[in-house]
Formats: sequence, C-alpha cells, structure tokens
Amino acid sequence: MKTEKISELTINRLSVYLRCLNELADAGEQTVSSKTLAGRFNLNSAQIRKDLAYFGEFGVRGVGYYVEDLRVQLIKILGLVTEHRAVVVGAGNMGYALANYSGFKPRSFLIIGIFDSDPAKIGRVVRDGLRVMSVEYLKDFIREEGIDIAILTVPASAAEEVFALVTSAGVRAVLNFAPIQLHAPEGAKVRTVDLSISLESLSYFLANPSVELATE
Amino acid sequence: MKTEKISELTINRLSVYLRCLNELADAGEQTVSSKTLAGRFNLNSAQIRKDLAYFGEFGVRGVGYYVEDLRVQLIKILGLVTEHRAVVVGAGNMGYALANYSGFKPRSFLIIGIFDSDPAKIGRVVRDGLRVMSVEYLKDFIREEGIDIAILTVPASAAEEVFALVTSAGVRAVLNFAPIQLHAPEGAKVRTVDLSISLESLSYFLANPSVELATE
DNA sequence: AATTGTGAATTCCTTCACAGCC
DNA sequence: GGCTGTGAAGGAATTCACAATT
Repeated sequence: MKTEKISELTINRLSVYLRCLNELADAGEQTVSSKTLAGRFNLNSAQIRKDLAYFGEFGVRGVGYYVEDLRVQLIKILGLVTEHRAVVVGAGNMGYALANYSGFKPRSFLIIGIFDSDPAKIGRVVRDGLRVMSVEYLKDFIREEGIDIAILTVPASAAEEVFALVTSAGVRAVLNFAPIQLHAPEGAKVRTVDLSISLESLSYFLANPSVELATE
Repeated sequence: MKTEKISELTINRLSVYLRCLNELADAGEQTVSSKTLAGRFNLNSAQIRKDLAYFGEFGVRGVGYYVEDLRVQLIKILGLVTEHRAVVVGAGNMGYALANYSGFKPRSFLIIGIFDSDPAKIGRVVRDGLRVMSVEYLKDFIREEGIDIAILTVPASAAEEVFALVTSAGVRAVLNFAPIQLHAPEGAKVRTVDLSISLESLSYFLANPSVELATE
C-alpha cells in the first residue's frame, strides 16, 4: 500500500465497485475483469485498475479479480469492518428520514441517537428504541456512546454552531445536509449533500439543452 | 455567451455564488469583488472570474461585480426564472422529507405530486394539498401537469423502471436517490445523490486518518 | 489468449500573472 | 490603485497502449 495522496473521486468509485462486487458475489460470480466492471458504469477499465492499484495488487493477470477477495479488500480499505456509530442532529423531516434510512449498511453504520433543540420535538419516537433527545445532551452522548459520525440536518443558520459542538466532542466525520460550507478543523472531514445545488444544476440543464454537460 | 462546453463543476459553483449573492443583497452590499467572494469559500478568485466569464462580462474593472446585477444574471443562467414543476416518486421517509423540504427555492421548484406503488400509501396526506397517488397515474400526470423534474426515492430495484417511465413521459431532469447508476437517454440528465457513497467515504477517512483527502 | 499494472499521452481543471480598464 | 478578463502555466484526473504475467 502506497502512501500517495488518494483522490476523493477514487474513494467514491471504490464504494461503487464494492456495491457491484456484492451483487456479483450474490450472483455467484467467481471472478470479474476490470473491463466487465467498467461496462457496468461509464468507466474506463484502466481507471478501475488504477484505482485499485493504489491499495495493492489484487488482480491476477489473464484472469481478472476474484470477486470475494476484492470485496473483502474493499471492505477493509473503506473501513467498513469496524462499526460506525452515528447521530443525526436535527429532527425535521430529513432527520427522520435518515434515521430510518434502510440504505445504510446496518453492519457498518448504526444511527443510535437523534437530537433537536426544539422542545416540542424532544421525546418523540422516531423508531423502535430511538427517540429525539435534547441537543443539551449531545456532547456527553457523543463521548459516552463513542459516536464517530454526525449527520447534520439542521437549518443553515445553526449548522456552524452544531458543527463546532460535534467536532469539539470528538467527531471527525460529518455528513452535512445544511446548505452551507462548513469549515472543517484539521483532522475532521465534512461531506456536504446540497440538494439545492443538485436541483439548480438540473435547472441549468433544462434551460440550456443544447449545451452538453459532462455525464456523471 | 460562448458556446463552449461548460463543466458541471462550474455550474455547481454558480449555485454557490448565487446563494452568497443573495446573502450579500440581503445585507445591503452593492458590489463584491471576486477576491471577497473567493474568501467565503475555499476558492481562488481567478476561478470565480473564469466561471462567470463563460457567460459574459458581468464585472467592472476596478470595482468588482454589482451584487444585484450578478444575482439576476445567475438566476437567468441557472434557469431559475422559469418555474420548475417536480414530482417525487417513492413515498417512503425520504420521499416525504423531500416533498416537504423547505430548502428548495419555492419560486423555482414546486413539488406538485408524490407517487408510490404501494396501495397502503396511496391517499395519504403528505402536506396540505399533496397526497400520495398511484404510479399508475404518473405518466398522465407528468404530461398534463407539465412536470419537468422527477425526484426518485424508490428502491434501487425499481429505479431503472421508474426512470424509464418518467423519461418516456417527457421528463428530462432526474434527481435520483436510489443507489444505482441510471443510464440516461440522449437529452436527459440525471443527478444521483448516493448517501452510502458519502458515508463510506467518511468511513475511509476515519479508517485512514493519516492520508489526506482533498478538501471539498 | 486474456487481463493486469503502469509509464506516457491526453484531457480537463485550476491557478498564475498581467494587460486592459475604471 | 483596484479589479476584471484571459492567455499561459501548472496540476490533476483520465485514457491509451503495452510489457509483464498467468
């Protein structure tokens, strides 16, 4: 494993590969070539080989990659062997939805707390064993429960403050849904999901149909 | 306005600039320089000037950009003058949340229908004037109501089929939350929001703290 | 024969640096 | 003097193309 700087784009693609490998494993496939894999997405096969080569030599020349092998490797690389414990901050519609989102790997990501500052929301049951707590207890909760990921679904106006709170409590990874650029301190990582930007880029596309946007 | 190919990255940044200009306008600022603007994000001022220069010469040398002017220009460029009419397909938690999401510009994006295939969900009131309809009526609804954006919150297994349905009905812009790569036909545009990828990239970061990921 | 791993070439994106203008 | 607009330079990501390997 090289100690090179690895692009976030590469990491995102590893997730995509892993998902695909899971499907291939379910389908009983033993091996897969970078070419076959590339065919599933709009990718060049060299891209896939390069991405994987950052982390080791996982393939076999003339054969391809052993599905199960590579799957296990990617799980390791992405840090999905260890369980991550997450909280949702902001118990609005989006917070509820994420607390109940079934798409997260339950082995890897557990949402074990949801917080809000609105007294009217505190105590509400989001699902079995999960009810809204006051942000007052957020800091202690993070420490006591070993939370390592915070998902922010608070309004933009509150995001910076909540972000400072969770990072000061030791959280180093934040998934931010507030439409604001958070300034991550050294050692912390923010991923922002900005739905307005997504919709507005679609709007641009609709308004400028002649212009070809790069496909994703 | 040049007929050059414009990167999606540029378009995304235009959204960011617009948001910032709205704030500046609210704060009563008359002008802003690319340098000031750049300071708000982690951007180079030349980047901002280049992004804007694709669409015209909006600045004044020695002065900067007139906030209100540029704001209006960006609204035009992003196609936000015309109202977009959207449907949500998939009335799960995420669908509900998006149908009620307050972060979308209400002048530009209207969610006027929500659909599901589950009979148990059909008829449920999502909010005032919006109740879940059967996907059976989706195609007709899109045509009759002039829907131009579809937001998919269906399971991955159903996404391709629903996608084919909405595009065949004339929708050319899709915001996809299903964890699957949709194959967009010529003339249609998909933006996928993949929450698992986001979380897994955070997991990678947590598992490899030494490795520096490019900041976003 | 097939497919990987990887230098070289290419394309795309960002930043520099400065002429031109207010 | 300050700031834009932009050609040129630099850097990053992708793709090509092929030697190495099974």
